[in-house]
Amino acid sequence: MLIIMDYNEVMNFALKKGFYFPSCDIYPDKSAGFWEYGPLGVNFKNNFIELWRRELIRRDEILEIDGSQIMSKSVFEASGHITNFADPIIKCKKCNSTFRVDELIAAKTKINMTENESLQKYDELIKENDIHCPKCENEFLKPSRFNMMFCIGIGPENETAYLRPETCQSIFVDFPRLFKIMRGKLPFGVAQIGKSFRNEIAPRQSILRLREFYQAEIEIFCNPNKLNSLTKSSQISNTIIRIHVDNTTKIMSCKEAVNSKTIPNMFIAYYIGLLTEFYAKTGIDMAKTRFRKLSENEKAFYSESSFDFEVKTTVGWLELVACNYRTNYDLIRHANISKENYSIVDYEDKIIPHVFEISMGVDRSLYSILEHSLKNDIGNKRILLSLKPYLSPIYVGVLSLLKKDGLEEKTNQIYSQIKKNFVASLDHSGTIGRRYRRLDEIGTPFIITIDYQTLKDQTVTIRMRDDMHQIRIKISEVESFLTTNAF
RNA sequence: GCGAAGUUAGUCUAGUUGGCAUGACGUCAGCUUCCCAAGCUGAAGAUCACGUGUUCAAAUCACGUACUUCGCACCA
Repeated sequence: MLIIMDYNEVMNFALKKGFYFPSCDIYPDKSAGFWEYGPLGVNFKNNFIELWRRELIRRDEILEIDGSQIMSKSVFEASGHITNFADPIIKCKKCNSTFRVDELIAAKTKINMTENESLQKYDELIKENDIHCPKCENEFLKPSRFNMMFCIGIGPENETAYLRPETCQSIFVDFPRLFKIMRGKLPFGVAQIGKSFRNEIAPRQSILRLREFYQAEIEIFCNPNKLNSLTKSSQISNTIIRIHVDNTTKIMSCKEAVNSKTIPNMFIAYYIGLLTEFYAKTGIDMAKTRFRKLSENEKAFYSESSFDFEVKTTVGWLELVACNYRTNYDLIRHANISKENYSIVDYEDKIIPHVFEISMGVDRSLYSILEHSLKNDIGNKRILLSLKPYLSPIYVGVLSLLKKDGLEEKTNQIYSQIKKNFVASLDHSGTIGRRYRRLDEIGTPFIITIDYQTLKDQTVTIRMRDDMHQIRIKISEVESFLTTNAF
């Protein structure tokens, strides 16, 4: 009987095994929202990224770049982050409580406020309407803006620059160059995986809400006039997707989703189909997932159509991927501010391409996979992490049945044969059952055991993690077994 | 940032009229064991989150700081 485990148990598991843990932990001035991946976590993350490359990047012939994490102020003037990525806030003089000014005014006066008014305007409205701190009824300080970007100073003059709050901006900035040198044709996909930084007011829940986090973003540049004539869309037209609209989750094929206008066009449906196939391969329970169509007021201001890929976990629905049809907002902004030419010719059309974005939160994805894979296997008295073999941090265990009569030496020999091609773990200590359990807990799918028969006929047993069954194969066949069973 | 609760070895935990810390699991070594967390022996591991104060004496009392968890706003 397999029992699922909740957030706290997954968290304890991750800490205990060193998948991830708080950064700067031994110092009292450490800040929340910074976490590190330990040895197992790094392997797991790398395997996840490799799957992303395999199933999205290479499959869809997308180009990958690796941009700067520090970007100049102009980039974020163009992108709108300097004005839009900042919340207008106001602080109470006495109790120091912080509120969103626009929301406070809207609540007290019924005036419909936006977050983009001038600070002066907010200040006037606070004074005119005699608004006081809702908590202690005292006066407010002047309104200010809290920008969620980390601002840094470059060089001796401390020139203002920012840690990127999303990885996609370098893709937009680089687009004209990339399109030319890579002999681009629309649709043209560029991807990037790396760190992004946001100065969250209150980071919470370990790697689910970080100030420094991994994003894997794909930006597809396309011709807006050809959104229903994507030739490769036949690859996914029958893929079953789960779309959440008007508070219900509808299960249908990509083709049906477009025909019923649930998804606006085949172009978006194609990528939602690809993403569905990708996440199915991560081992996430797809019955607990949905693409939620965002309503008008939930969408980012630049997005014409947005779907969030969400996964149900023990802490509720988690947003793993934001899919946004960003139109040509970003490219036009960068074109206008930089004076760079962003228009391209797509057959007879001279256009500034539109952008469809698949913005994936890597850390959250890793957590969701862990939570959906970690089970308490009561009957077998073990913790079982049933990761897909290609995601497992340790791919194969190499164990001696006993440590005597030459078994240890034989085991070491087999281990050194395979350790360069596979992430392997060698262990002689304690009883065999304990060693099996330890590897089950970190998701190792295969375990080679060297026993007395090995010495006689050059065979070993391979134990399968999930059902604990063993097969016996020749030592000479071990490598091909491990290779063919990866996927 | 605000409010509430919490912080004792890698993990969980005992300690509640103030007297330098209990147990378990895990880890390591050895013995045993021809396949699934057994057993035996031994070892390492805690200036009780950090700082200041009260006291002859602080894990224990007071104050402050940090972090964690839960609620509010923001969000991949």
